[in-house]
Amino acid sequence: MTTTTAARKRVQAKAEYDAFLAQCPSRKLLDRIADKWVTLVLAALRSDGSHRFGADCAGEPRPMRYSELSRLLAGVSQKMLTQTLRSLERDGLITRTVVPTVPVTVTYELTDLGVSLHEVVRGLKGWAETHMDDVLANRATYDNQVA
Amino acid sequence: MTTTTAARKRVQAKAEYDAFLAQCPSRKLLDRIADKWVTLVLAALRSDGSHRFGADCAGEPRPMRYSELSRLLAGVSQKMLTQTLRSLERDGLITRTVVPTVPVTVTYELTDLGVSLHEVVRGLKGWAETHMDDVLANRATYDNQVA
DNA sequence: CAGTATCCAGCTAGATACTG
DNA sequence: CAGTATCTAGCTGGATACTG
Repeated sequence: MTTTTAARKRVQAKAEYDAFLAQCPSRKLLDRIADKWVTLVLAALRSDGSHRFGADCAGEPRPMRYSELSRLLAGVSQKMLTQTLRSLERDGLITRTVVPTVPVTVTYELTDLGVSLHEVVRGLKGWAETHMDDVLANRATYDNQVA
Repeated sequence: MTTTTAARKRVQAKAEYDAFLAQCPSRKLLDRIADKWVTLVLAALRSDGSHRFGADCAGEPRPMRYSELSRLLAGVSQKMLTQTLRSLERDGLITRTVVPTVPVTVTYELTDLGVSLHEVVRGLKGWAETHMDDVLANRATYDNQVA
């Protein structure tokens, strides 16, 4: 029964790793994926690139070029973008495809694993945008009470 | 119609803030919440404190003492824990309650806003634990191809 | 117990310059 | 176009010591 096996495997994985433990590798992985640039890159690769609002979380993962990403993630440095992309590629979350045109064309695209992570991190970007006003209000209140 | 108003307000908030933009405050907020310690603190305050596997994401938010959090988030320094708790308190995600016993007792508890963020970040911790093996395998493959 | 205060090593991330 | 390489300011976070 594949279903039972898959379910058991998932439970075992859950039991094997625990990010509450300092030495657990999943703690480090959590640190990697809980990152602003990771979140934005994944969101970008799922957007339609038009940068219309609500354009993220579109149906299909869309391949994007380095320069497109660079433009969409406003203000990101080349270093951070490259670093983030390499890290995501190494972890198997995105693929990097080089087309030998002149000049060379490089596209990045989400893998299935990358899509699965995007499902969870897209909530982060959305939450920040949706609750920005609440948080701002709470900060004002807090800072007033302190001062 | 409160429903329409609330819905419109949410749409406006979405349109108002966009984390893709460098100057947007939601970019900074995203940076704050996309954090390892934030994720673990929120997960802890939703766990039953027993640190049984799968104990996070329990039904009720549970108040926890500083020392309990310190023990559960293995390896966290006092500085980081305090810093994270203050930041979460300021943003209105948790409450801090001081009971004047001797010595003093301090408990932290999720607010409704905190619970709503936990809903999204608990996926991060779970994803890291569930897909750790996949990522490890992908890294091995990648490092082999490079070397 | 639940912090605060201070110091400092080291990493991060931006800026800048250069390249196949 | 899609990077790499280098330098550095400054921030992060750990260690340590002290307190109501």
